[in-house]
Amino acid sequence: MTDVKSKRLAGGETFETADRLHSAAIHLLRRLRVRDRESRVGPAQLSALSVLVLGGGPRSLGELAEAEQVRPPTMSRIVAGLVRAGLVRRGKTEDGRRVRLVATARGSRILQEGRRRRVESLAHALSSLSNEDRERLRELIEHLEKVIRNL
Amino acid sequence: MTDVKSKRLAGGETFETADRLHSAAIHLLRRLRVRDRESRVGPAQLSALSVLVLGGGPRSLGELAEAEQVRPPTMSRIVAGLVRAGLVRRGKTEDGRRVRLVATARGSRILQEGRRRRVESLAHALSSLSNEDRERLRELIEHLEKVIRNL
DNA sequence: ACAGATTTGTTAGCATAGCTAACTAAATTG
DNA sequence: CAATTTAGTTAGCTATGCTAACAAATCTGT
Repeated sequence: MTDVKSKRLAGGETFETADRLHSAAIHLLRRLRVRDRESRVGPAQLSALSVLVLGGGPRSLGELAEAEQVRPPTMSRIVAGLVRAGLVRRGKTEDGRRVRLVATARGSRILQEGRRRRVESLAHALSSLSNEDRERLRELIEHLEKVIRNL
Repeated sequence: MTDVKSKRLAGGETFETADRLHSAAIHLLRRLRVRDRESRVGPAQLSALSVLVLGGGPRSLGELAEAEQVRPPTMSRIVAGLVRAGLVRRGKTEDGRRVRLVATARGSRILQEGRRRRVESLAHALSSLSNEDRERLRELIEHLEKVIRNL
Protein backbone atom coordinates (compact mmCIF):
# COMPACT_ATOMS: atom_id res chain seq x y z
CA MET A 1 0.00 0.00 0.00
CA THR A 2 2.95 2.37 -0.25
CA ASP A 3 3.97 2.16 -3.91
CA VAL A 4 3.03 4.85 -6.35
CA LYS A 5 0.31 2.95 -8.09
CA SER A 6 -1.58 2.18 -4.87
CA LYS A 7 -1.41 5.80 -3.83
CA ARG A 8 -2.78 6.97 -7.12
CA LEU A 9 -5.60 4.49 -6.95
CA ALA A 10 -6.39 5.38 -3.35
CA GLY A 11 -6.53 9.07 -4.29
CA GLY A 12 -9.01 8.48 -7.08
CA GLU A 13 -11.15 6.28 -4.90
CA THR A 14 -11.03 8.84 -2.13
CA PHE A 15 -12.27 11.49 -4.53
CA GLU A 16 -15.14 9.27 -5.56
CA THR A 17 -15.91 8.44 -1.94
CA ALA A 18 -15.94 12.13 -1.08
CA ASP A 19 -18.24 12.86 -4.00
CA ARG A 20 -20.73 10.19 -3.02
CA LEU A 21 -20.62 11.21 0.61
CA HIS A 22 -21.36 14.79 -0.31
CA SER A 23 -24.25 13.77 -2.50
CA ALA A 24 -25.61 11.41 0.16
CA ALA A 25 -25.56 14.17 2.78
CA ILE A 26 -27.48 16.50 0.48
CA HIS A 27 -30.17 13.97 -0.28
CA LEU A 28 -30.46 12.84 3.31
CA LEU A 29 -31.14 16.33 4.59
CA ARG A 30 -33.41 17.20 1.71
CA ARG A 31 -35.73 14.38 2.69
CA LEU A 32 -35.62 15.09 6.41
CA ARG A 33 -36.27 18.78 5.85
CA VAL A 34 -39.87 17.94 5.02
CA ARG A 35 -40.53 16.84 8.59
CA ASP A 36 -39.12 20.08 9.95
CA ARG A 37 -41.81 22.14 8.30
CA GLU A 38 -44.33 20.72 10.77
CA SER A 39 -42.75 22.70 13.58
CA ARG A 40 -43.41 26.13 12.02
CA VAL A 41 -39.89 27.16 12.97
CA GLY A 42 -37.43 28.01 10.18
CA PRO A 43 -34.38 25.82 9.58
CA ALA A 44 -31.82 28.38 10.76
CA GLN A 45 -33.84 29.04 13.91
CA LEU A 46 -34.20 25.34 14.56
CA SER A 47 -30.50 24.73 14.12
CA ALA A 48 -29.55 27.64 16.41
CA LEU A 49 -32.04 26.46 18.99
CA SER A 50 -30.51 23.00 18.90
CA VAL A 51 -27.16 24.46 19.88
CA LEU A 52 -28.75 26.08 22.92
CA VAL A 53 -30.73 22.99 23.89
CA LEU A 54 -28.37 20.15 23.01
CA GLY A 55 -25.05 21.92 22.75
CA GLY A 56 -24.46 22.45 26.43
CA GLY A 57 -26.45 25.41 27.63
CA PRO A 58 -26.57 29.20 27.22
CA ARG A 59 -24.15 31.21 25.11
CA SER A 60 -23.60 34.66 23.72
CA LEU A 61 -24.79 35.72 20.30
CA GLY A 62 -21.26 35.71 18.92
CA GLU A 63 -20.61 32.19 20.13
CA LEU A 64 -23.86 31.06 18.59
CA ALA A 65 -22.97 32.75 15.31
CA GLU A 66 -19.64 30.98 15.28
CA ALA A 67 -21.19 27.61 16.12
CA GLU A 68 -23.61 28.06 13.24
CA GLN A 69 -20.97 29.45 10.87
CA VAL A 70 -22.96 32.56 10.26
CA ARG A 71 -22.20 36.32 10.60
CA PRO A 72 -23.33 38.17 13.71
CA PRO A 73 -26.02 40.25 11.96
CA THR A 74 -27.55 37.07 10.59
CA MET A 75 -27.58 35.44 14.01
CA SER A 76 -28.96 38.62 15.52
CA ARG A 77 -32.04 38.29 13.36
CA ILE A 78 -32.37 34.55 13.87
CA VAL A 79 -32.33 35.12 17.62
CA ALA A 80 -34.83 37.96 17.29
CA GLY A 81 -37.20 35.49 15.64
CA LEU A 82 -36.66 32.88 18.34
CA VAL A 83 -37.29 35.46 21.06
CA ARG A 84 -40.42 36.69 19.27
CA ALA A 85 -41.64 33.09 19.11
CA GLY A 86 -40.98 32.63 22.84
CA LEU A 87 -38.41 29.90 22.31
CA VAL A 88 -35.37 31.77 23.60
CA ARG A 89 -34.83 34.36 26.34
CA ARG A 90 -32.18 37.10 26.44
CA GLY A 91 -30.39 37.23 29.80
CA LYS A 92 -27.85 39.70 31.20
CA THR A 93 -24.19 38.96 31.85
CA GLU A 94 -21.44 40.70 33.85
CA ASP A 95 -20.21 42.13 30.56
CA GLY A 96 -22.91 44.60 29.55
CA ARG A 97 -22.19 44.18 25.86
CA ARG A 98 -22.90 40.49 25.79
CA VAL A 99 -26.20 38.71 25.94
CA ARG A 100 -26.81 35.33 27.49
CA LEU A 101 -29.13 33.33 25.27
CA VAL A 102 -31.17 30.62 26.98
CA ALA A 103 -33.76 28.28 25.51
CA THR A 104 -37.15 28.56 27.24
CA ALA A 105 -39.07 25.46 28.36
CA ARG A 106 -41.23 25.82 25.26
CA GLY A 107 -38.13 26.14 23.09
CA SER A 108 -36.73 22.94 24.53
CA ARG A 109 -39.96 21.09 24.01
CA ILE A 110 -40.41 22.23 20.41
CA LEU A 111 -36.86 21.31 19.57
CA GLN A 112 -37.11 17.86 21.09
CA GLU A 113 -40.33 17.17 19.26
CA GLY A 114 -38.86 18.19 15.92
CA ARG A 115 -35.78 16.18 16.58
CA ARG A 116 -37.91 13.15 17.40
CA ARG A 117 -39.86 13.50 14.14
CA ARG A 118 -36.75 13.83 12.00
CA VAL A 119 -34.92 11.04 13.69
CA GLU A 120 -37.93 8.77 13.58
CA SER A 121 -38.09 9.08 9.80
CA LEU A 122 -34.45 8.22 9.56
CA ALA A 123 -34.66 5.43 12.10
CA HIS A 124 -37.52 3.95 10.11
CA ALA A 125 -35.36 3.93 6.98
CA LEU A 126 -32.52 2.39 8.97
CA SER A 127 -34.81 -0.37 10.16
CA SER A 128 -34.94 -1.72 6.62
CA LEU A 129 -31.31 -2.71 6.94
CA SER A 130 -30.30 -6.04 8.38
CA ASN A 131 -29.13 -6.05 11.98
CA GLU A 132 -25.64 -6.70 10.74
CA ASP A 133 -25.64 -3.78 8.32
CA ARG A 134 -27.05 -1.51 10.98
CA GLU A 135 -24.32 -2.52 13.35
CA ARG A 136 -21.67 -1.69 10.78
CA LEU A 137 -23.34 1.60 9.99
CA ARG A 138 -23.17 2.47 13.67
CA GLU A 139 -19.46 1.79 13.79
CA LEU A 140 -18.78 3.70 10.64
CA ILE A 141 -20.58 6.84 11.74
CA GLU A 142 -17.79 7.27 14.24
CA HIS A 143 -15.36 7.41 11.36
CA LEU A 144 -17.56 9.96 9.70
CA GLU A 145 -17.55 12.12 12.78
CA LYS A 146 -13.77 11.99 12.79
CA VAL A 147 -13.66 13.13 9.17
CA ILE A 148 -15.98 16.04 9.86
CA ARG A 149 -13.82 17.27 12.71
CA ASN A 150 -10.97 17.40 10.20
CA LEU A 151 -12.88 19.55 7.74
CA MET B 1 -31.54 -11.19 18.03
CA THR B 2 -35.23 -12.01 17.99
CA ASP B 3 -36.29 -11.81 21.64
CA VAL B 4 -38.07 -8.79 22.98
CA LYS B 5 -35.17 -7.33 24.87
CA SER B 6 -32.88 -7.36 21.85
CA LYS B 7 -35.52 -5.64 19.79
CA ARG B 8 -35.98 -2.91 22.31
CA LEU B 9 -32.29 -2.37 22.58
CA ALA B 10 -31.84 -2.34 18.84
CA GLY B 11 -34.60 0.25 18.52
CA GLY B 12 -32.94 2.58 20.98
CA GLU B 13 -29.61 2.17 19.33
CA THR B 14 -31.14 2.77 15.93
CA PHE B 15 -32.63 6.02 17.21
CA GLU B 16 -29.24 7.10 18.45
CA THR B 17 -27.59 6.08 15.19
CA ALA B 18 -30.18 8.06 13.25
CA ASP B 19 -29.61 11.07 15.48
CA ARG B 20 -25.87 11.01 15.01
CA LEU B 21 -26.19 10.46 11.29
CA HIS B 22 -28.50 13.43 11.00
CA SER B 23 -26.16 15.61 12.99
CA ALA B 24 -23.16 14.44 10.96
CA ALA B 25 -24.90 15.32 7.69
CA ILE B 26 -25.71 18.81 8.95
CA HIS B 27 -22.17 19.51 10.03
CA LEU B 28 -20.66 18.04 6.91
CA LEU B 29 -22.66 20.29 4.62
CA ARG B 30 -22.20 23.33 6.81
CA ARG B 31 -18.46 23.07 6.36
CA LEU B 32 -18.56 22.37 2.65
CA ARG B 33 -20.96 25.23 2.05
CA VAL B 34 -18.09 27.65 2.59
CA ARG B 35 -16.37 26.49 -0.58
CA ASP B 36 -19.53 27.00 -2.59
CA ARG B 37 -19.55 30.71 -1.94
CA GLU B 38 -16.54 31.05 -4.24
CA SER B 39 -18.68 30.30 -7.25
CA ARG B 40 -21.03 33.29 -6.81
CA VAL B 41 -23.97 31.01 -7.51
CA GLY B 42 -26.55 30.46 -4.77
CA PRO B 43 -26.98 27.04 -3.15
CA ALA B 44 -30.40 26.31 -4.64
CA GLN B 45 -29.20 27.33 -8.09
CA LEU B 46 -26.10 25.20 -7.74
CA SER B 47 -28.10 22.19 -6.66
CA ALA B 48 -30.60 22.58 -9.50
CA LEU B 49 -27.76 23.02 -11.97
CA SER B 50 -26.18 19.82 -10.72
CA VAL B 51 -29.32 17.90 -11.60
CA LEU B 52 -29.12 19.20 -15.15
CA VAL B 53 -25.39 18.55 -15.49
CA LEU B 54 -24.91 15.33 -13.55
CA GLY B 55 -28.42 13.98 -13.34
CA GLY B 56 -28.72 12.79 -16.90
CA GLY B 57 -29.51 15.73 -19.14
CA PRO B 58 -32.32 18.21 -19.81
CA ARG B 59 -35.66 18.19 -18.03
CA SER B 60 -38.79 20.22 -17.60
CA LEU B 61 -39.27 22.71 -14.81
CA GLY B 62 -41.71 20.44 -13.02
CA GLU B 63 -39.32 17.50 -13.09
CA LEU B 64 -36.56 19.71 -11.77
CA ALA B 65 -38.82 20.98 -8.99
CA GLU B 66 -39.65 17.44 -8.01
CA ALA B 67 -36.01 16.34 -8.09
CA GLU B 68 -35.16 19.26 -5.81
CA GLN B 69 -38.22 18.77 -3.59
CA VAL B 70 -39.35 22.30 -4.15
CA ARG B 71 -42.60 23.85 -5.40
CA PRO B 72 -42.88 24.93 -9.04
CA PRO B 73 -42.95 28.68 -8.30
CA THR B 74 -39.74 28.32 -6.33
CA MET B 75 -38.05 26.42 -9.13
CA SER B 76 -39.38 28.91 -11.64
CA ARG B 77 -37.42 31.66 -9.92
CA ILE B 78 -34.31 29.54 -9.39
CA VAL B 79 -34.29 28.78 -13.11
CA ALA B 80 -34.85 32.45 -13.94
CA GLY B 81 -31.66 33.22 -11.99
CA LEU B 82 -29.71 30.51 -13.78
CA VAL B 83 -30.90 31.75 -17.17
CA ARG B 84 -30.03 35.33 -16.24
CA ALA B 85 -26.54 34.15 -15.24
CA GLY B 86 -26.14 32.32 -18.55
CA LEU B 87 -25.82 28.90 -16.94
CA VAL B 88 -29.04 27.38 -18.28
CA ARG B 89 -30.98 27.76 -21.53
CA ARG B 90 -34.74 27.36 -22.04
CA GLY B 91 -35.59 25.18 -25.04
CA LYS B 92 -38.92 24.30 -26.69
CA THR B 93 -40.64 20.93 -26.60
CA GLU B 94 -43.48 19.35 -28.59
CA ASP B 95 -45.76 20.20 -25.67
CA GLY B 96 -46.04 23.95 -25.76
CA ARG B 97 -46.63 24.22 -22.04
CA ARG B 98 -43.36 22.57 -21.08
CA VAL B 99 -39.88 23.99 -21.20
CA ARG B 100 -36.75 21.99 -21.82
CA LEU B 101 -34.03 23.15 -19.45
CA VAL B 102 -30.47 22.59 -20.62
CA ALA B 103 -27.21 23.55 -18.92
CA THR B 104 -25.00 25.77 -21.09
CA ALA B 105 -21.30 25.05 -21.56
CA ARG B 106 -20.56 27.76 -19.00
CA GLY B 107 -23.08 26.22 -16.61
CA SER B 108 -21.40 22.85 -16.90
CA ARG B 109 -17.96 24.31 -16.33
CA ILE B 110 -19.00 26.34 -13.28
CA LEU B 111 -20.72 23.36 -11.73
CA GLN B 112 -17.78 21.03 -12.28
CA GLU B 113 -15.38 23.55 -10.76
CA GLY B 114 -17.54 23.97 -7.69
CA ARG B 115 -17.92 20.26 -7.34
CA ARG B 116 -14.16 19.82 -7.58
CA ARG B 117 -13.60 22.40 -4.81
CA ARG B 118 -16.14 20.84 -2.45
CA VAL B 119 -15.00 17.34 -3.05
CA GLU B 120 -11.34 18.28 -2.70
CA SER B 121 -11.98 19.66 0.78
CA LEU B 122 -13.74 16.49 1.74
CA ALA B 123 -11.17 14.23 0.11
CA HIS B 124 -8.48 16.05 2.04
CA ALA B 125 -10.26 15.33 5.31
CA LEU B 126 -10.72 11.72 4.27
CA SER B 127 -7.02 11.39 3.60
CA SER B 128 -6.36 11.78 7.33
CA LEU B 129 -8.01 8.42 7.91
CA SER B 130 -6.12 5.16 7.73
CA ASN B 131 -6.57 3.04 4.64
CA GLU B 132 -8.70 0.62 6.63
CA ASP B 133 -10.97 3.33 7.95
CA ARG B 134 -11.33 4.82 4.52
CA GLU B 135 -12.25 1.43 3.14
CA ARG B 136 -14.91 1.01 5.79
CA LEU B 137 -16.25 4.49 5.14
CA ARG B 138 -16.65 3.54 1.51
CA GLU B 139 -18.79 0.63 2.62
CA LEU B 140 -20.79 2.89 4.91
CA ILE B 141 -21.70 5.11 2.01
CA GLU B 142 -23.24 2.25 0.10
CA HIS B 143 -25.40 1.44 3.09
CA LEU B 144 -26.21 5.10 3.43
CA GLU B 145 -27.36 5.32 -0.17
CA LYS B 146 -29.62 2.37 0.46
CA VAL B 147 -31.09 4.05 3.53
CA ILE B 148 -31.71 7.29 1.67
CA ARG B 149 -33.60 5.53 -1.08
CA ASN B 150 -35.89 4.22 1.68
CA LEU B 151 -36.59 7.65 3.13
C1' DA C 1 -65.56 21.10 -33.50
C1' DC C 2 -65.44 23.14 -29.35
C1' DA C 3 -66.60 24.08 -24.21
C1' DG C 4 -64.83 22.76 -20.07
C1' DA C 5 -61.33 20.51 -17.42
C1' DT C 6 -56.52 19.53 -16.70
C1' DT C 7 -51.68 20.44 -16.92
C1' DT C 8 -47.59 23.51 -16.93
C1' DG C 9 -45.47 27.31 -15.76
C1' DT C 10 -45.39 32.32 -14.17
C1' DT C 11 -46.50 36.38 -11.31
C1' DA C 12 -47.49 38.58 -6.91
C1' DG C 13 -46.86 38.90 -2.27
C1' DC C 14 -45.20 37.24 2.14
C1' DA C 15 -41.50 35.28 5.48
C1' DT C 16 -36.90 33.55 6.42
C1' DA C 17 -31.99 33.69 5.90
C1' DG C 18 -27.53 34.98 4.03
C1' DC C 19 -24.25 39.04 3.29
C1' DT C 20 -21.72 43.92 4.01
C1' DA C 21 -21.65 48.60 5.77
C1' DA C 22 -22.57 51.62 9.22
C1' DC C 23 -24.08 52.47 13.73
C1' DT C 24 -24.56 52.29 19.22
C1' DA C 25 -23.12 50.97 23.64
C1' DA C 26 -19.97 48.94 26.83
C1' DA C 27 -15.41 47.73 28.23
C1' DT C 28 -10.46 48.12 27.94
C1' DT C 29 -6.16 50.61 27.44
C1' DG C 30 -2.66 54.05 27.40
C1' DC D 1 -10.39 60.21 30.70
C1' DA D 2 -9.78 60.01 25.59
C1' DA D 3 -9.06 56.62 22.14
C1' DT D 4 -9.53 51.99 20.78
C1' DT D 5 -11.56 47.58 20.77
C1' DT D 6 -15.41 44.45 21.28
C1' DA D 7 -20.43 42.95 21.05
C1' DG D 8 -24.53 43.44 19.08
C1' DT D 9 -28.08 45.88 16.19
C1' DT D 10 -30.04 48.28 12.19
C1' DA D 11 -30.50 49.11 7.26
C1' DG D 12 -30.57 47.46 2.85
C1' DC D 13 -29.40 44.13 -0.71
C1' DT D 14 -30.04 39.21 -2.75
C1' DA D 15 -31.65 34.50 -2.65
C1' DT D 16 -34.94 30.93 -1.40
C1' DG D 17 -39.03 28.90 0.53
C1' DC D 18 -44.31 29.08 0.53
C1' DT D 19 -49.50 29.82 -1.17
C1' DA D 20 -52.87 32.03 -4.13
C1' DA D 21 -54.13 33.57 -8.38
C1' DC D 22 -53.36 33.73 -13.17
C1' DA D 23 -52.30 32.59 -18.34
C1' DA D 24 -51.48 29.48 -21.91
C1' DA D 25 -51.47 24.99 -23.97
C1' DT D 26 -53.37 20.53 -24.18
C1' DC D 27 -56.74 17.02 -23.50
C1' DT D 28 -61.64 15.19 -23.14
C1' DG D 29 -66.38 14.29 -23.87
C1' DT D 30 -70.13 15.01 -26.48
